[in-house]
Amino acid sequence: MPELPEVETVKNELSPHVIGRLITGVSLEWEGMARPLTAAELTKRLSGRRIKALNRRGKYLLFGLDDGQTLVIHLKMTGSLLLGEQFSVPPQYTRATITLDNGYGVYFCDARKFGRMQITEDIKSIIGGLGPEPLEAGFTAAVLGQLLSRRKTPVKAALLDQKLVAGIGNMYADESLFAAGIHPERPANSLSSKEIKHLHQSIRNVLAQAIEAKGASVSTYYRPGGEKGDAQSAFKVAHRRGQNCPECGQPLERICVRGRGTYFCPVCQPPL
DNA sequence: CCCGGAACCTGAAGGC
DNA sequence: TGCCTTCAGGTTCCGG
Repeated sequence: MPELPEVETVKNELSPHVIGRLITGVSLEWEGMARPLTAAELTKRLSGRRIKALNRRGKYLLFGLDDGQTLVIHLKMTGSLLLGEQFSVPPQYTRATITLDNGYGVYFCDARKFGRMQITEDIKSIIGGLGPEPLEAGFTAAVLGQLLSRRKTPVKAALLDQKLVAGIGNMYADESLFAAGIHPERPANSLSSKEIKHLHQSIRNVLAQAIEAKGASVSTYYRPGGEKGDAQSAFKVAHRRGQNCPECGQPLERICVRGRGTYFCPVCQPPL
């Protein structure tokens, strides 16, 4: 599942191959990829443009183009961007292909068809509502505390809300809460200032370590070169169904929070 | 504003 | 072996 560390890795590893390159062709193998635009409209607006910059905001990839437009890509659950020789056979589940003037193609592969490509002149209309970047200096424990204090929803549901903090998904929410010793169903506004500080530090540590490991390949996530990431090998609770807590040995539990599978240790993360 | 549930999608995994 | 059901989750939309 691409979350902040995975999208950051894609950005880092794609950048040297796409920045400064001319888009020589665009094809959509699945029409819905461009929604709400049509494939024809998206293709027309992308063709002949030069890529000036590649940035990440939350889980969005932002390709800055030479005419002021931005190509926005969201990988959602099962999407990946693979870099390959332009005339090779497209990888399985290729839904869109962008060809470049250096002989490479960027293949947007996505089994589930949740991923989207959009083009806009008004980037704020897409990312304007996102909360702070958790690894930037502005994301302090005080800011996190302020954001959580207004919510009584389970703290895990709050962490998954992109308007609160941008980039955290199901895996890293579970890992951060475990590292901080906080039960995922604790009301967000019930955390003590000590717990908020611990959670703040845990979020930053968990995300930074996952970026070091080039993201987590738990299902269909691949890096642009086709390699897997290794962040999942450091997971202590996420996706570890039926296993024991690596800290205390207690069997991990799985519950549903806001419709999301949630793993935690009932001993290390006691309920209120 | 806040909250929770459904919808979008289809491959993978498990049951019989 | 194969059919059928269930599960997975990022985001948006909708109703309360």
